[in-house]
Amino acid sequence: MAETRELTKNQALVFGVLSKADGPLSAYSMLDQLREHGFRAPLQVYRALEKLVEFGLVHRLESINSFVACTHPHDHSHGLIAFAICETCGAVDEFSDEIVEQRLTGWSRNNNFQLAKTTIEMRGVCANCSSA
Amino acid sequence: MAETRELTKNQALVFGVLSKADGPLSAYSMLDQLREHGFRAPLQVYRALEKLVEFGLVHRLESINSFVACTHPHDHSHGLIAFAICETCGAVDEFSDEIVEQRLTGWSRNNNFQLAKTTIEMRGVCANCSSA
DNA sequence: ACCTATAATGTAATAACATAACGATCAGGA
DNA sequence: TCCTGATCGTTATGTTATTACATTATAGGT
Ligand SMILES: [Zn+2]
Ligand SMILES: [Zn+2]
Ligand SMILES: [Zn+2]
Ligand SMILES: [Zn+2]
Repeated sequence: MAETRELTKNQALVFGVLSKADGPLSAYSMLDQLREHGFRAPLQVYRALEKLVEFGLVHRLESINSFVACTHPHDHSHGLIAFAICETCGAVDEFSDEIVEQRLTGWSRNNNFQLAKTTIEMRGVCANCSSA
Repeated sequence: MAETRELTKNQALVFGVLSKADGPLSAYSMLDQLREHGFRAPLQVYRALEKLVEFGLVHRLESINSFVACTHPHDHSHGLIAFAICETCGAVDEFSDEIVEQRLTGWSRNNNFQLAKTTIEMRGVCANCSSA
């Protein structure tokens, strides 16, 4: 389906920065990169990010207060996603696991917990970094 | 084996506030509660929290920048823990799931990812709040 | 074209969360 | 006692995120 969406100027600028980056970025580092394009205030970044996250183009990494471009750009319909974040180089690996999702939704059902959003973030050292 | 540990004065004060609370607290709200006991600066809270987390008595909830007393006070040896956080009342339910842990450690092994720490946080509405 | 409603933007100020740096103090072991 | 490592107090600063309010662009209906 991969419905193409028209991004606004600010959204496109923020998404561009995030897409060119080789890892997650903080909102303020994006702001710094975008000052030459006229950005003046954090809100310009945060507002764009809010929409991009809503569109599924960007993910927020709660454990490191940063944002990363989705690595599955042609399938924005993903359900539960897990992230593996390298603490050495910053690389982020994004994956889904059906079993994990089943276990967590199962727990929620059993406990009458109305699940809205799940965060799974693993931190460690990636293959590249640990082989070096 | 629940080894008893001697907490310092500041650690005991912070742990006391967190234990009496019925949900997670931010470091700054703990600071406010502890001003009458002589606390003056955020670091006094953050330093105590750092140790309490290390001891396994307190958990940090990354997705809401808060801290919560462990609900399994007699077993600080837990491996992977998942949290269900009610966005209405703030209640936190802490649980472990062996299968989820196996899937995530399995992924890490398959991808040569040296896993150091995993965060699993579910946000939604708890049974109490959704029945009310 | 005109009106209107919604979404997006600009800007300043502030709130909320967290750490750096430095020196003082305390506790236990050689 | 002397040394060492952990804890503590304090100030300042760094980092992340939101509130508030005014303005401008966009899309539809008449
Ligand atoms: Zn994605
Ligand atoms: Zn790496
Ligand atoms: Zn626990
Ligand atoms: Zn609740």
